Amino acid sequence: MPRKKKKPQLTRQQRRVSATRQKLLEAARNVFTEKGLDAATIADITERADVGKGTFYYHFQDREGIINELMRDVLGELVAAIESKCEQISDLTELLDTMIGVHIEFFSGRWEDFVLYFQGRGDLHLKEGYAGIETPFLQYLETVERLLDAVIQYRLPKTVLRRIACAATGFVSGYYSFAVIAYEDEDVDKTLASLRGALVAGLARFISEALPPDRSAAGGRSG
Amino acid sequence: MPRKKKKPQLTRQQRRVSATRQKLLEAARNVFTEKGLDAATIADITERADVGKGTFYYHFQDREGIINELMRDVLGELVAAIESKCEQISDLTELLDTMIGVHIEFFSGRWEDFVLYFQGRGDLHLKEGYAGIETPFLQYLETVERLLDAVIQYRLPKTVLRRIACAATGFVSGYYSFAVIAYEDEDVDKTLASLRGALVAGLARFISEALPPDRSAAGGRSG
DNA sequence: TTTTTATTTGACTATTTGGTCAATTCTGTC
DNA sequence: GACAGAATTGACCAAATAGTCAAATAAAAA
Repeated sequence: MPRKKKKPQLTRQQRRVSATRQKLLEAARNVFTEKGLDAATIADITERADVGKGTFYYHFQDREGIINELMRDVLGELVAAIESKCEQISDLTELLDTMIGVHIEFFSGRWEDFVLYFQGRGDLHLKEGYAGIETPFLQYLETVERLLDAVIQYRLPKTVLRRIACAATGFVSGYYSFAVIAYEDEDVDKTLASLRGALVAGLARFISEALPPDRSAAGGRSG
Repeated sequence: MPRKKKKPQLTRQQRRVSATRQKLLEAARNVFTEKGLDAATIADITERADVGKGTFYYHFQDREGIINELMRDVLGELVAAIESKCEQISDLTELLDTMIGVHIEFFSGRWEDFVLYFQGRGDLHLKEGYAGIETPFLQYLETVERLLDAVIQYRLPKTVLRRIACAATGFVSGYYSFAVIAYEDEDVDKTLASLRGALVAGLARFISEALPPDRSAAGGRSG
């Protein structure tokens, strides 16, 4: 059995640094989820992490620094999850369905990450928001677009692909964000999953109509 | 011709107070849109409104007070717009389509209100967010549910209605919020409108499948 | 006009916060 | 063990902020 890649090479000090850093990131994740990106203070984070205040500034430039890192982490994981589950799929409907499913699974047991993701999206609207958040979000969109493009035989215009990516990802986060306050304790994931088909069917139809009509394989069932 | 209801009865002082209040609300709307609900300071608001700082506290309890009022205003207007356009509709598909259309029209020329709406939704997730925001959002959802319920002949369970309300409203805000950063200058409204049909078709199918199968008019086509 | 009441003001206070840094502790090396 | 460098600490400072209030101003009433 092969050993884990780098653990043995790390010195104790490196492990300690890494642990401190993780404690800070985890604490920040909690605090940001409770109070919001802006309202949470650095002291909140260091207290939650049980480290001195100066330690924060040893590891991160400032609040923006840790926010950017958290966003990159979450979106990076999400992108990886999407890729790993969708890379093999060749059917459009299945791909759309799986993409939405990945989102549901991903955020299912990770409420904090969803709040982070949602706050990040909200921050993108602000004139004076946090810089450095935009890039990972665009990469995330582009991943979705790339996978869609690979499955659709005829090259759709970039703008159409982006529409579909926005629709699919926006649907999940928009629905999720509302459902969570609207359903008290009920299992939101199952509820969302049952609606998944509605959007997938609609999107698949939309896409097939966007294809050149003479070659469209499935879909158009009007009149 | 009947006179306007209350204008003539207002004293000059009342008008002045009202004007100051409006200046503050409008300034707050701008500042919140630029910096976010938390990052904006009271001084930002009073300076933008060009009034003394104390004036703010004469009119509002604190930041939460003005935020609650802004949210109530925006959502109240949105609910009114939905009701006025949808009250007469008796066809499900048309109702769904119109509801989404109302959202698009409503937020079309009102970027600030959309950001407010989106931030409000985000704040609902926080443990230590602003109290008093939840109520208007739930009323908004209930309006959508009531209209849906009136159009569907068979009484759907409350939870199903809520799912559909979450899906429709979540779709719009989720899509909008992403599209706006993803498309540079392009007309997002038209783009969203073109996708409207996809969700409407999907939702209509979803609903018809949720109906008792023996009476369902359209939809069920599984083997 | 004079008096009374409502509204506005911005200087002021008390608190909070981001950020710094000299001192301290911990690690690895010689 | 002794030394050097890395990591940690929390007291400390300067800036920013929420919220107050006595005084000023405007409006209504007498």
